[in-house]
Amino acid sequence: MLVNSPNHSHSAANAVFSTGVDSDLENPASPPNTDADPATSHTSSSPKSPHPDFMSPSPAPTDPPPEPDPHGSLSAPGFFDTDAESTDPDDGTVSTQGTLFDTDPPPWELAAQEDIAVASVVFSDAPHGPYDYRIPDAMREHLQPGMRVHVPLARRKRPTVGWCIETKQGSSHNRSLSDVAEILDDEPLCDPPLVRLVTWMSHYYQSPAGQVFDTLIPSSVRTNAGTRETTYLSPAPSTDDETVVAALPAKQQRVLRLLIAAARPMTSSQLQIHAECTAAPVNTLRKKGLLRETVRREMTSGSSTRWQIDDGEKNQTHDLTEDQTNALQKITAALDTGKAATLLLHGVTGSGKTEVYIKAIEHVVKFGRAAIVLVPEISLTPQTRGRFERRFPSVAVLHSQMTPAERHFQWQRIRSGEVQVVVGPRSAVFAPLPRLGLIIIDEEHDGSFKQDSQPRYHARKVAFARAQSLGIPLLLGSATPSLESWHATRTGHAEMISMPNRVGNRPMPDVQLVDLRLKEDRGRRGAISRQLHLAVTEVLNEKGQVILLLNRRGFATTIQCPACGHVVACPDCDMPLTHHRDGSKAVCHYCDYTIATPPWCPACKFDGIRYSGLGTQRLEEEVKARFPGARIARMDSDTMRRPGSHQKVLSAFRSGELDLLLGTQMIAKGLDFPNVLLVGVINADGALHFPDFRAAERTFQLVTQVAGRTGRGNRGGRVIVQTFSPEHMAIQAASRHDYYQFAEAEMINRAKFNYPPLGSVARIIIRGAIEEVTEATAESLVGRLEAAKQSLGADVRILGPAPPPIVKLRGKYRFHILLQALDPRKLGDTIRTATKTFKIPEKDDVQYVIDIDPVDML
DNA sequence: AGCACGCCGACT
DNA sequence: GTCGGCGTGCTC
Repeated sequence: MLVNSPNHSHSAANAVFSTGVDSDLENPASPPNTDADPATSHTSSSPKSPHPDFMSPSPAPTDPPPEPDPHGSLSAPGFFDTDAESTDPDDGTVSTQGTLFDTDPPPWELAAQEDIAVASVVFSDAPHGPYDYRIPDAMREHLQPGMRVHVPLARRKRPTVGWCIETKQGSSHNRSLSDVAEILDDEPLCDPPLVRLVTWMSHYYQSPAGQVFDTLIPSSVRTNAGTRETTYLSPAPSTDDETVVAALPAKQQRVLRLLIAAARPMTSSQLQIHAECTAAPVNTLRKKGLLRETVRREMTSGSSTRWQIDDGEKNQTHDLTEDQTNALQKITAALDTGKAATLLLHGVTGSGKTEVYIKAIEHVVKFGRAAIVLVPEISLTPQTRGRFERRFPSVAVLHSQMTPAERHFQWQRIRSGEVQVVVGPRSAVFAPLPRLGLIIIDEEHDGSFKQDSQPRYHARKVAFARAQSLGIPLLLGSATPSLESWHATRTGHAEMISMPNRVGNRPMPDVQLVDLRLKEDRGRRGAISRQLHLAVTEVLNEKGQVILLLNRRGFATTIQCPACGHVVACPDCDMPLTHHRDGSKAVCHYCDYTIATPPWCPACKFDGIRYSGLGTQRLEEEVKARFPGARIARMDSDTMRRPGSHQKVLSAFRSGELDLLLGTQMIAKGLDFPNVLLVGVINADGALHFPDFRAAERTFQLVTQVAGRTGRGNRGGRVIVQTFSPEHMAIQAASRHDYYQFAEAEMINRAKFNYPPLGSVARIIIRGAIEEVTEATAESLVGRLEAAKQSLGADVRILGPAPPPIVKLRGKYRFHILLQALDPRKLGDTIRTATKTFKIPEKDDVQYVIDIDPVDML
């Protein structure tokens, strides 16, 4: 069991903005970690370079300030040159400076080769490398990190595509290196800071660097989507000689003279049109060598990305509120220092954060720099994008419905430096802006910033890395900041900026809690209490609109007493136990603690304890039955499958064609409808007693965010929250719109078990077709982890294997292992060591994935 | 991922 | 005595 030992509490100050600078300095023996490639898909980058935690934030105020890094290195000061680079026995022993590029030297001289150019190359598919290749002389000037190359690999017949991550002088391999066969890119697809970001991500997320490259660079860019090679013709130098031209047949002469007169390169077809001829004379001229051919790659569909700007809002520059002015002043101050900084803009719903973002970007643009704005996936609405497009002449909006050609086009625009603002979801954090000056993350607490496929990165953390490396500010905005960000402000790693008031000083909506434990309405057995029913009826009569929030669907059925609200929880993890399918057991999804299902409530002895929440399927029917006249729409991931349906329902709601909107979390975010007079939360407990240490945080966010959907017009608004746990601190705090109360209280809970942000968590998911084999594999991996922990002397808590909330997915049985540590690097090292040589026989058909800083425990 | 090497059963 | 099973290991 992990204990919060005093000498670690400091180094653990910040888990998400992972630190560990100090603890690593305390422990110089911490191995440089020459990670090779385990058979599974987990590699890290270079076996030669240790990976100190590049992401170390500026130390806490008590620490000396970091050296500003003019080169934008991701490295924390003092990390390089310690115990790195000493693994190579040839280093420094022989220094033969002879140049032997022309001929292959005899094998016995290879060890002395110090002066050949070498490229370190990684691959998207296994084996992931990195492997070293000799760079032939002819390529020496050209090849740069961030370019793709063709190299021979293993005994493959065809050359393999790889990414060059580093070019360096001679490696002292004891055998001869293969040559780089070909360079595939004219320009690097990643500039050096982005290559460093790849290296860091690969290490931190334990994902092969080649796969990280594939994530950074859209496939449309890699395949040159929407472009075509066009051959341009211009007169060859020999045509300067008039006699040569005069000697040609008439048609050819006319074509050539026309081309000379035009004084610009033309394609064959252009030339044919101008000269009013067929391809024949042109081709003959080409054959005779009288035309110079230049091949250029051009966009074919390119600039068709003009969108009609919706005139819903005028280009009104509102006067800033006092809150906004203060916030902006702090942000511009940070921008003006020219240093990295993290700012947390905590602004209540409706406080006008977007206007602050825009003003901050204007400041950045004034100095010829550009900004990235990350927004949650679903909130990239035409309204959002319109706001930016109206205020800046050159905006690139990245969204999921873009065609590959468009995506490629936008990427090129961004890289060319013409774009001032990039607005997009998670992946926009990689936008290749050459002069990036600011990164903004709106709704920074949102779960969609975490990618749930490899590499399982969190855009907030990656943004932090990028900002640190470039020495630019990172601005996080939210009405309900993640505890990670909030904690960062408490430990001096981020600056808190508050906007406690709504624009126009509108009051926050009144939140009323309805205690479902009272046997009230028991006879009806409905999901909607009398209070909520009355409120809906009233609002509908007033021609107001209603939003009803359903809780997430029940993957896990927790055990809650309907009489007293008590939830049966694990003594070791504080997680609600989950009622097992076969009905007899209650299980902890973190550590596999199991008890027999209690027949009555352990707290109040009530014997009607039940195992599931309210049926959500029937809710729509119930609502329809209760409010027959109302025009109702339902929004959840089931009804919103088709792209655009989301938008359709929302605009119908906006225009007043709908009275009542029923939905899951997706309706909680970002909607701004002035006529919404009532928001009802059907059952807050579904989120609250979810087996996840972030359940309380999610509930607070959900209730606060959904409450913010009302009271936006002049008619005020109210919120009704139904719950079996009305006294729970998350619900209490949300009902009072008191973020600070929530954060302080929740930190105490997290501290009990060193959950983030006080410590780090990683999760390993093991899935396989046969339950027993899968579990056995998980067990043996735990054994490896325990051994690694021992050998590293790492203070890591290893839990499981346990069944995750989703036990079976796509026909595969699942188990997961949870790891916790105060020092994120100890966690990473333990997993790396354990998995390095961990191989699963192919016949077992078991795979595993590593999830660093998981946000979902499903 | 492929593709080789390597050590044990049914065949010309 | 060989041909071939796929278990194990390597790819710069």
